[in-house]
Amino acid sequence: MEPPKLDCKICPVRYLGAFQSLEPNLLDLVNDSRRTKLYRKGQIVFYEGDPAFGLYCINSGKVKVYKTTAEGKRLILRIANPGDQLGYLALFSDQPYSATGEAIEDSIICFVDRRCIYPLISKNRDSGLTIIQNLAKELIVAQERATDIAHRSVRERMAGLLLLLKERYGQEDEEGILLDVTLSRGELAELIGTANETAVRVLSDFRQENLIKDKNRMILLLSPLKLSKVAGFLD
Amino acid sequence: MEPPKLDCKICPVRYLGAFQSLEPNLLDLVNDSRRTKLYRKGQIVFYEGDPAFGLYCINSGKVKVYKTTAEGKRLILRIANPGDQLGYLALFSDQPYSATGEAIEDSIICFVDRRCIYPLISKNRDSGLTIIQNLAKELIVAQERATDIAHRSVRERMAGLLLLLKERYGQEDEEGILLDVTLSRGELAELIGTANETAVRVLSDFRQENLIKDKNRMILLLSPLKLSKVAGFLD
DNA sequence: TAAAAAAATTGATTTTTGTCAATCAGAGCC
DNA sequence: GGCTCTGATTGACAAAAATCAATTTTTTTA
Repeated sequence: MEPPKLDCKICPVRYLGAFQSLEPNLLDLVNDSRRTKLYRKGQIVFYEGDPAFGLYCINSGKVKVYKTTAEGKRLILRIANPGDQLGYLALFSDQPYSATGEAIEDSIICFVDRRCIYPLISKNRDSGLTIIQNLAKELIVAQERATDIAHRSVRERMAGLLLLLKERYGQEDEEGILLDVTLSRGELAELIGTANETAVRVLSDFRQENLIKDKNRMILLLSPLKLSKVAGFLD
Repeated sequence: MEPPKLDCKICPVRYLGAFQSLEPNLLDLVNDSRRTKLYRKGQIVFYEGDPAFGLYCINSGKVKVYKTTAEGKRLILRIANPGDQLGYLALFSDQPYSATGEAIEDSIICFVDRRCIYPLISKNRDSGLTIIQNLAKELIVAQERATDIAHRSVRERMAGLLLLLKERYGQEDEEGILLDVTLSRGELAELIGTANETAVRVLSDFRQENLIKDKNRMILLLSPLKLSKVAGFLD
């Protein structure tokens, strides 16, 4: 299938990401060297270890970014949404991709060559400071996450994950709050760094305790408050 | 005890850190607003959750930076050495300190007010790019660490830690490579995110397998190669 | 629609790690 | 030198999580 024709200048997701404050002429530069591609669910956008030639920008769909151990176990580092960029750590650090990007839905993704990105960073004082601020925040989150994985139980982490997903994907529903993402049990497991079966068991527990409920292929939170307690956020 | 008089311009550790490329007049600015203090081993430099008023720069000594969970368990995020800065994530992200800094040796540490730091970042294009690159690298390391903690055994992580310490503190010795740092067992445990006793047990195993040996209060690596295998770096 | 494939679930078991308690060893102090 | 205190060590046990296997459910494909 042919990917649709896109134009950065009128791209609705642009205002969500790093390109929002670009001057028109710089934006043209990005737009001209851009390649758009449709990735089917399950397709790999970039592989951990591969050299990085540019930046990806998600127009529609979702991409999971994960690291893989020697034994094939994964930790999902983030779920990237429309407007999000992918691969910037590799560009900034001048190293190969440190993780793999894989579409978890059919996704339309633009690729921008690195040679086109560098000028944007250095020409724009604001963007430099914004990038620093964003990286610092990401780093704080990553360190928090390492601490959680080291010292909190799977049960706590799963409760925390559901509440985190609520922030981004939560939608009011007559019975509670619906998480409007379809993630497999395996993906939920990989988001908290545990085994598939362990994640399933914890979710079964939550279901039995009336904390959650399945709805379509999604999870409905019946009591975010109780989940907060399980996660150890309250007391 | 009175801290010694220091001067950034002739500070030997300056060339190790972020201030190395500052123009003289900017350096004067830093120097003038600087406060130097001696921290005894065990003293806290800054607390997780406290508002951040500036940047710390280590002149001598060592500081461990760690996060603490609700139950009091810790994960040491890094060991900062002379020339290293502390507290920059809080400044960059404009948030309170996300971790605690504690001297693990008697340390002389300078404090520079935040108002004095901001101009340095924005006035200096190079420093901005360098900061971005360093943050990106730190982030990659942090994500790798989370993955390790999630999916590798304590034994593997401890072997990996010893090899990591070797990079920074390793010294040739007739019997092998001496790690020239004194870290308690508890600190080694907190560096890999496990319990004190578990760390002790793994180290006892390593000792029995002739992989390491105690020397003074330090660890001597008898066979880094075998340790690499244990860590899963080779096969 | 039926068959095949993939994902989810559950049970049984093993492995790993954490916790609690007791003892031991070394460093600093009087 | 003996004493005290902290940190290290070890043992016994409990808890958490991973693994392996089997079954069920759901989704995709032919």
